[in-house]
Amino acid sequence: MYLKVSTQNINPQYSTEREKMRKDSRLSRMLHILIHMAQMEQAATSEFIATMLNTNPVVVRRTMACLREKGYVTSVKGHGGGWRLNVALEDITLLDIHNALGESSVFTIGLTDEHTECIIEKAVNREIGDALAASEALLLRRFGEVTLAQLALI
Amino acid sequence: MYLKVSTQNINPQYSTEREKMRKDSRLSRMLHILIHMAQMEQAATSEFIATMLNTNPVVVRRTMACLREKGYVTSVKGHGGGWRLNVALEDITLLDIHNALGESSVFTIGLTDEHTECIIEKAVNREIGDALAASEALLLRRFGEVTLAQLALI
DNA sequence: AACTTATGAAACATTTTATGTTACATAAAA
DNA sequence: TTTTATGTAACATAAAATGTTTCATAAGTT
Repeated sequence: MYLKVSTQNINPQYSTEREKMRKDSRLSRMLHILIHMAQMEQAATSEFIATMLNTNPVVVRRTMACLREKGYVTSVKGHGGGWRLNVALEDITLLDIHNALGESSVFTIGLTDEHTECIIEKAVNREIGDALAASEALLLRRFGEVTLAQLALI
Repeated sequence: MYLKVSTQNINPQYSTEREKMRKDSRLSRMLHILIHMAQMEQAATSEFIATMLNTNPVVVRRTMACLREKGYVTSVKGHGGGWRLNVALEDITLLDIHNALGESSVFTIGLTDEHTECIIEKAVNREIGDALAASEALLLRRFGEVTLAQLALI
C-alpha cells in the first residue's frame, strides 16, 4: 500500500515516436559478469557483482539463482563465500543463459484473443504468430551457436 | 494522485517460469479491423471499432491516428462520420502497419550501457545486438511480404 | 438556429512488468 | 561470538500499455 503523489506524467500517447520501453537486461548483465567471474580467483560476492552492474545485491541473488538452478554457478555462504562459475566458458552458450533466465517471450508484440471465432482474427494471428516464431527461432539458433568463451576472446 | 490499497502482489520473482508480460497488441488489432473495414459500406465509428476490439473509443482514435498520418485511413467528423480505409488491401503490407504504429523495438531483451569502456560488455552487447538485428530483419522482411489482401482471403 | 453525432485531444487512472529496497533468517568462517 | 555471506519474503518505485473522463470542435439533421 503506497501513496503516489504529484506525477509528472508527460505521456507521448499520440506521438509516433514512442519512447523505448523498459527492457529485460538480465541476459546482457549475466553474460558480462560470468565472463568476468571466469577471470577471477576468489568467489564474487553479490555485493561486488551488484557494484559492477550498478544494481544491488538482492537483484543479483535473484538473477544468479536462476543460473544456479541449471548448474552454471554455485553459491557459498559465509566468510569468503559468494558466487563461482561452475562450468567452463567453452561449455556455455548464450542460449543456455537465455533459457536459464526463463524469459517467456522475447517480443513486445502480442496477439489478441477477443474473437476466437472470427476467421479474420485467426488469419491475422496465424500470420503474425508464424512470423514471430520464425524470427525467434533464428534468434535462438544464433544464441546457441555462440559460447561465452568466444565472447571472452573479444 | 491515487491511493493503492491492498495489493495481491503475487510476485513470481524467483520463479523460473515468468508470467507473460503485457504485449503491444495494436498490430494484431489494427490488421483485424482494417480487413473488416474493407468489407463495410459505411464509415466505421470509433465506438463501433471499440466494441469490436473490446476496448474504448479513445484508444481507437489514438491508434487509428497513427494510420491516418500515413494515409492508410481517413477520418470524418460529425453525422455519418468515422473511419474509412483509404488504400486497397492489396497495397498494404503488415510491415506498413507495423511501421505506422511506430514501435521502437520488437524485443523485450535489452542491452546494458553501464560500462561503455569495458571490452567484455562491448563484446556481449555487440553479439546480442547483432543477433537481435538479424532476427528483427527477418521478421520485418516477412511482414513486408504479406499484404492485408492475402490475409483477407484466409 | 438548435440538436445530435462524430472526431481531436488533454488530463488522469489503472495494471503490469522490471527493477530496486528493506528486513530478517541462516550458514559458515574468523 | 562476531563477522561475512547468501536466502527469502515483503514492500516500493518507475515506466509502459491501456483504459477513462471530460470538453472542444466540426459537420450533418431537424
